[in-house]
Amino acid sequence: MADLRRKTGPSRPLGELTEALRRGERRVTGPRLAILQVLREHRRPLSNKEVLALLPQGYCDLATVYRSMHLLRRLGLVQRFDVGDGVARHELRDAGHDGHHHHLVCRRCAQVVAIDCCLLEEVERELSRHSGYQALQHRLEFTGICPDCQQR
Amino acid sequence: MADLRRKTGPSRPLGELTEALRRGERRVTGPRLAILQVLREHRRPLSNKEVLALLPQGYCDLATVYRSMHLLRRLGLVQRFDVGDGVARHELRDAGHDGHHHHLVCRRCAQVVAIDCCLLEEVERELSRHSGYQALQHRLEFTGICPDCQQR
DNA sequence: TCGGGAGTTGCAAACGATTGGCAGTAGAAT
DNA sequence: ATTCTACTGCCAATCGTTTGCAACTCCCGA
Repeated sequence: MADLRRKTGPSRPLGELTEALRRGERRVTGPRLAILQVLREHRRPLSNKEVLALLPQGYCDLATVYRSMHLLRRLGLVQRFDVGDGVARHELRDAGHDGHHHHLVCRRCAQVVAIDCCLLEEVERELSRHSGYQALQHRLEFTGICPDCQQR
Repeated sequence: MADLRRKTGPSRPLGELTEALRRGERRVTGPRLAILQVLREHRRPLSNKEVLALLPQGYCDLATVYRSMHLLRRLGLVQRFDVGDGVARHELRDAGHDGHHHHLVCRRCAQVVAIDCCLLEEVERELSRHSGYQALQHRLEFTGICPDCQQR
């Protein structure tokens, strides 16, 4: 099996991100740029509250973070993840990569390891053939106890 | 690849379920029995609201369904599923089977197909070796458009 | 069969994440 | 600079889920 750990690719330049906004007939605003900047600096799944906390003090409203994240997802700039705790998280997609990947999350400290390769494309094809379902997608997240936490 | 579709196994007899309750030093009450009965009759992931609606009119409180479902999960009688819409669903586990399986859900009508075999045990072993994480678990759900919905 | 105490329940209020309304603000095209 | 809208802040509403508390009931022992 290939190495499962993921080498994080280059972050898209901000210009390319704002370009995507314009293409979608959306405006490039202060809050959106700031949120993109936070996502560029922290390449791991962030909740909207975390994003807000990482922005300059009182910079924008939580509702704006939610709305921006919806937009960024529609434009394909971020990917959403659910770990099952009822909180949605988002991560910036890599340039030149469809961004699809999975995570291994520590159940104690929430440390995250990204998993590069997706092993389920073949499975999806088979599943589609057997079930008749089309346009298959999947969500897959692993949890475990990370090395640090094992020693406590 | 083996047939991915799942042949639903025999449902545990109610007696075995109440036995599990007693073993856990928990009481066999009316609401709990009724909830188990609903889960036995509908072998697919049900939200707590759906369970409540399937109970006799005004039979018990939604809070009781939530509390019972927590208990049943702790006792290992039900498995929890997340499709990503922010609503937890539960399904009764089969007898003599650890109950671990996945689903293929239609994004339009929410029809569910259960997938019997789990293909990720080998992946988990490799992942554990590479990452150092232990006690790995995973959550995996597929979505797609079911044959009926494709024709509309 | 009859208490009695611990586990359960119903009800309502509390909670946390997310969404919606609305009036004021600010991109960006002209 | 003007103007048209998209966007934002503020706040209330919504939704799934949890919790506090008093009343209730299951179940064991007498």
